[in-house]
Amino acid sequence: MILLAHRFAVLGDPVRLKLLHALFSGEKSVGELVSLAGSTQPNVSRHLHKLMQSGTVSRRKEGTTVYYDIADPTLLKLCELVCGSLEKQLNAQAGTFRRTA
Amino acid sequence: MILLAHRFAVLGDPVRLKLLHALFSGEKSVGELVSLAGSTQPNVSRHLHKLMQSGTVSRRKEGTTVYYDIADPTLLKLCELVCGSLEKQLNAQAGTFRRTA
DNA sequence: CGCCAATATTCCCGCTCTCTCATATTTGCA
DNA sequence: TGCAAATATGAGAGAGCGGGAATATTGGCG
Repeated sequence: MILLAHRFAVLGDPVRLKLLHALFSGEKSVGELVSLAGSTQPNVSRHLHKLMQSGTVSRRKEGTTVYYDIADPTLLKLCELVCGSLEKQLNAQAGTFRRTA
Repeated sequence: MILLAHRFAVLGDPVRLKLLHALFSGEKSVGELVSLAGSTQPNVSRHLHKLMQSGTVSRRKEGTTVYYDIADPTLLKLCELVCGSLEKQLNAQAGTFRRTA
């Protein structure tokens, strides 16, 4: 249970989700990810480390640059599932507003 | 993106996962959940509140007792997906041990 | 009305997480 | 060998989260 919780917790950070979102279109270097995530380099590096040790992401070194990529094939499905659920929920809320107003 | 992160973060707590796991077998009162989760009543109440305001769980009041139930139909699929991924990962690690040792 | 059971809330403390700044490490190259 | 670029790591401050103890709230019942 703790393992599962940790797994979800890793995904429960906006910066890490931004990084993963960027990686959905293919592997990227740390520098590219820094730009795409709009954060600082040490910060991105730390988050990538967490994603690594949770097995979410893979690491490939080429010269001085390091490339990260999605390692967990279920990640995309996972995010889509939650996003779909979120949409339904927001639509339902909108409907409530319409009914109430 | 922040919404999605919050969604995952809510699932990133062992006590909340225990509560949700207990609810997978049907709606339960707070008292039952306190026993099943092995936590204190205020603590369970707090976590249930968080699950409520994230739309994960629904609330039904009957007299003085309150019954909670799963509200998000994708939750079970979600957990199964992550658990499956976890299993694969653990098996891969076991394989590594065998190879290394 | 007063009491009791079930649930929710408040206050407070300790811990963990995140971020920033500075610095270390690694690698390629002149 | 020495420098520069890319990435990783360490230390410290600040915020947020989870938990325990006490208390408030709600609803049923005599």
